[in-house]
Amino acid sequence: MLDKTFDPKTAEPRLYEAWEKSGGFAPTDDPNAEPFSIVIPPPNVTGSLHIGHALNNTLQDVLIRFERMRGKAALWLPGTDHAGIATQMVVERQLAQSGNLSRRDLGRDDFVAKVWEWKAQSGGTIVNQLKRLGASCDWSRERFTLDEGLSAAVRKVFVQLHKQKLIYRDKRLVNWDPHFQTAISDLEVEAREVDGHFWHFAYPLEDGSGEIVVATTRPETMLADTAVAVHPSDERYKAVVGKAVRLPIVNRPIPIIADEYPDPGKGSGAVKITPAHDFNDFMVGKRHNLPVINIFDDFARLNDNAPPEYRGLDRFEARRKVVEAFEALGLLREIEKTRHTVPHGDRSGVVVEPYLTDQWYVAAEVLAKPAIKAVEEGDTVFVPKNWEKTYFEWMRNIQPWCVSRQLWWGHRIPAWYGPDGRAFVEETEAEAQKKADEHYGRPVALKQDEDVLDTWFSSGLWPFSTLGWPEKTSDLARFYPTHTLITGFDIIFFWVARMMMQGLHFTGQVPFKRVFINALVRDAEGKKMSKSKGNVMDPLELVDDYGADALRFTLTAMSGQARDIKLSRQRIEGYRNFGTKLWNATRFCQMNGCARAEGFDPAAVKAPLNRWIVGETTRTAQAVTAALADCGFGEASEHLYRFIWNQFCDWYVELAKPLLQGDDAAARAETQATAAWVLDVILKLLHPVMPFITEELWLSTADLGARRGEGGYLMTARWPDLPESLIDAGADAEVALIIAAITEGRSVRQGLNVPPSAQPALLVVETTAAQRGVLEANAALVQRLLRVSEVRFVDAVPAGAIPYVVEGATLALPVADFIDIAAERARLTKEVGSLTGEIAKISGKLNNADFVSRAPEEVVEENRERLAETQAAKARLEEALARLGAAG
RNA sequence: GGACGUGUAGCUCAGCGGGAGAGCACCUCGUUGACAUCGAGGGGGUCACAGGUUCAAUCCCUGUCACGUCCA
Repeated sequence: MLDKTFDPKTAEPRLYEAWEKSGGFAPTDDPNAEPFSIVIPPPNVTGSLHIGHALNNTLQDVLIRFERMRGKAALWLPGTDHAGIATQMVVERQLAQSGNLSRRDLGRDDFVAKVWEWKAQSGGTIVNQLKRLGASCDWSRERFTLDEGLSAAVRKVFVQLHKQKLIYRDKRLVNWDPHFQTAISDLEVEAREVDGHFWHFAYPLEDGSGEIVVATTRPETMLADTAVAVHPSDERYKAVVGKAVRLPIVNRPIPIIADEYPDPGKGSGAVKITPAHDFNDFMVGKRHNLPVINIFDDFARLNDNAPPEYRGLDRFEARRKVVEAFEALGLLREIEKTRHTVPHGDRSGVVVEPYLTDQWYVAAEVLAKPAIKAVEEGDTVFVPKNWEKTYFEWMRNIQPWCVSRQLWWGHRIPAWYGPDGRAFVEETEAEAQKKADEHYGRPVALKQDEDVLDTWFSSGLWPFSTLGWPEKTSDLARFYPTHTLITGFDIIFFWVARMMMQGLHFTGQVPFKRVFINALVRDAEGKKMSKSKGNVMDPLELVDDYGADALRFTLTAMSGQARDIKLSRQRIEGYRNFGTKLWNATRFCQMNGCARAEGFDPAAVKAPLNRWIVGETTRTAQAVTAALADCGFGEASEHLYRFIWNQFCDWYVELAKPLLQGDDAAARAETQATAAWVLDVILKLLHPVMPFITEELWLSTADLGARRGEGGYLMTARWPDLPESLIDAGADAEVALIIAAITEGRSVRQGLNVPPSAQPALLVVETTAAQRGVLEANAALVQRLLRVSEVRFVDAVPAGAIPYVVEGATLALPVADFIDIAAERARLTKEVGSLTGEIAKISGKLNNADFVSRAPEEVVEENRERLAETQAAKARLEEALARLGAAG
């Protein structure tokens, strides 16, 4: 006998271990099985599971469990990402906290060793957390982006792209993060709106004939100005173009140039030009061959190109000092408050500097072309489809991708430099040495590039590098392209786009056929959850409190397409209760001898109730299957919830009680067998979403009755495939009548405050012959559930009885003795009022000649029927009201 | 400034060209052995606003307002 409730705390670890031991997470060896593969979006190796991971991985697990049960060779390939900047940051912070040497003091090799130590220590955390969620990944295939195999793939890709001239070294302005002292890509820059100022500075003309006023939000950069620009059409400045101003503080003449860039309508119309420290100014400088003066070092402190008294100052100190100097010189014309966007490093949170450096770039604009085409032609589809627009938008405007990072944790760039700085890009140092020696005609010393690659460079290879590429492995042949990628829209650019580009370039095939973009879990204000905002919900705490199944069901149910999820504990609790409900329904069946019958055929059951539930089970199985096949996660859970709770528990179990506890042995046996069969189907259908509780129930009912065709675990049982022919419209109608008679009768009783203990008769007044038969046959049932003394067939509604209509049949409850006549009169009057309104509405339609002539025949007919029914119901209520008047 | 999305019951959301839905919350009643992590019943909404298309609009179109996200 089952306990009263499911205990996730003890059952979940036990079941997970059993699954893992069974080998069921690995794809079947059956060569005829259709492959279905998913690669996990690799979480940061040193990270821990947050609610977004919980959602993303729940959906992947739902899908993989579903397809596994459908008999496919289902592979969910797990792994982790080395997450360069994020991990290096964590370890550096740890070093600082424990009073160790800093990264630089430690040196590269020792520091990297420390990171590996940290990885060994905490790298298993997130994997174990995924297990607690129930994730059925094939752990035997687990990969890490810094694995030897994946690193080899990275080197191969880099070298090949270089040989194809799709990777090149270039000196240009990059986004420089002064906190980490590394370049970052455009995507890693976050524009934040902040309060700032416009400082209006006067630059005196060299010839003493006046001044030009320029405004800037970054006064310190004026030390590196090399021109002042005005628009060529700007009449105010026509005369001074070609002249020079004397740059204050620095005391250097710089030219006044004409360029399209300045907006004459903004401020004075004149703009200071600092090519080394502004992206727009850099372009202007290029057009006019202006000198590029860099005044910062890697930490964004002023270097020796600045006047002596500024050297070594932080950029913000320098800013204050420059403003003070202008004030002292009498050249500060105005300070204007402003709100403007300032680029910040997404990891460091500090203001990013445009900074002139040598970096490696990928010609993304070339790789993007096939990636755009593949989505245009439907080789890869986005679900929901709207996200294609986001993808296209970015891909069509893609910029060269800066892939070098001045970090230590990551894939070191496979480039070696000769004595004259010439780069030899090869997969191994030996190969580079060989090429270098050949080139120089003598043995030379090479020095490897100090930089590592952007983390996304290696994760862009994930769908094929994890399957063994560049080796031609059987996994690669079988599981690539992968089928579905499930991820968040926040990394469409970072990751999805890069996988598309690199996958197509190196394998000639799309990396996945379908991309499902899951919602973002947000807080109440619609903000992303983040640690710094302190608005996170810890999924593991939720698992502790409600069990993994409850959290999974909640996330699945709420994952409507293209939506934000606002998570609440109440909701999770509700789905925990749902699990308990199923648990107890199973317990009830167990207590009532429900057991699988040998050779049970759902098509052969006789009792209408059983035929009905077999049909409903079929409908549900079909709906859930269709939904899951289409990533309709919310829809699938909705069908499951309604069927299990509102049909199976609320009605089937209740209606089956007389059969299960009655004297008709044949009917009892059939009902026991049917219930057992339905439960088995329910467990299967619900398993992908709630794997633990369903598996526990599956195992604990394994010995009830005939053995299941499929032995072992529910996880690897066969998904139900039920034919339409199991649906019996006649049985549906019968059960619908019984349910309606009871529901409406209850409504009448309670609406009139008839005490629960009162047991009037149920009078059946007017029915079809078939309905009469149904009510006769199920009299005992109706007595029990409606709490009436008997079901009696009469010719007319007697005085003092309250009639009600279901499915066109008139029933009545003689409850005058129990009720408040005035309250009943009020109730009936209100009801008549609402019916009158409805009648007016419908007849309005039907009296409209256009409606009758133009609307489809069925719609018109439907309205006619509704009108007739509503009028009949109203007539009956008015009759009852009249009788009430007579009685009162 | 551009793109995308959202405005439906107190809250969270589903629905979608022809009778306004669910869960939670709320109110009333109820422990007949599956379940109080429960059961029964009930109240509650000019489906953001304004136009348009249509026999018919919460649903389609246009505009307005509000909010959100992303990209400049």
